Amino acid sequence: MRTARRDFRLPRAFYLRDAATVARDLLGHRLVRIDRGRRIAGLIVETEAYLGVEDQASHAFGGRRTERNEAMYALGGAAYVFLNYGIHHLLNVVVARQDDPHAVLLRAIEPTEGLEIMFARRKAARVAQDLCSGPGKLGQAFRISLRENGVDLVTSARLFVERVRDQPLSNADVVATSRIGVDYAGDWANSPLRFYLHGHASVSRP
DNA sequence: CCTCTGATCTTCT
DNA sequence: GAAGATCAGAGGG
Repeated sequence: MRTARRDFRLPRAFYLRDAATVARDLLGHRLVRIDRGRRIAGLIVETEAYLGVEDQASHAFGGRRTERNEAMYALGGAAYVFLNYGIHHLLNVVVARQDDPHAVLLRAIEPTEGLEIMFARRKAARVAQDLCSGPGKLGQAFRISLRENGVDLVTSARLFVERVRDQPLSNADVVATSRIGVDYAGDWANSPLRFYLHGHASVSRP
């Protein structure tokens, strides 16, 4: 006999916390994308927290509010997708209350479902760990585009996060470091706001 | 192993 | 006009 097992989507309350807590807590849970009726999924293994208007590395620093970053001001649980370097679509999970622009960048995923679709999409990938080991790569593998910008992960049928574990991660499983590519951000460049699962093959820069 | 660079679009100066 | 929450390919050691 097998235990009846259901996959529960992370609820609204999960996202209504501070960005560093959510960034750490998202590790090990499953990002799911339904695209053209096909399911693509993987475990979140690397994240970065961006802490609203005070954080010099954040797109919302100083209260900046433009057409591009408008989704950062949505209620926690929304997706914030932006085009980086004119080429890559980066996926963030918005957290905290509405009009408080905190977010968590998803930087790497361990693919678990739909690998053949990802390989077809990511020509340069030779092995599974090449598919989503970076924020631009996972955007490509999961076919994230600006159409997903503002989508609510709590209610959407095509993009959401499923609960995988019930217990908190132990400190030994999580590494916290400074964020990648934010050297311009003064003291914020050194804050330990990047989190990844210790020793995981799909992490972008262990 | 490493460093360098092109690609390409939004925002701010 | 410049820089950016990046990636891949080329070239050198």
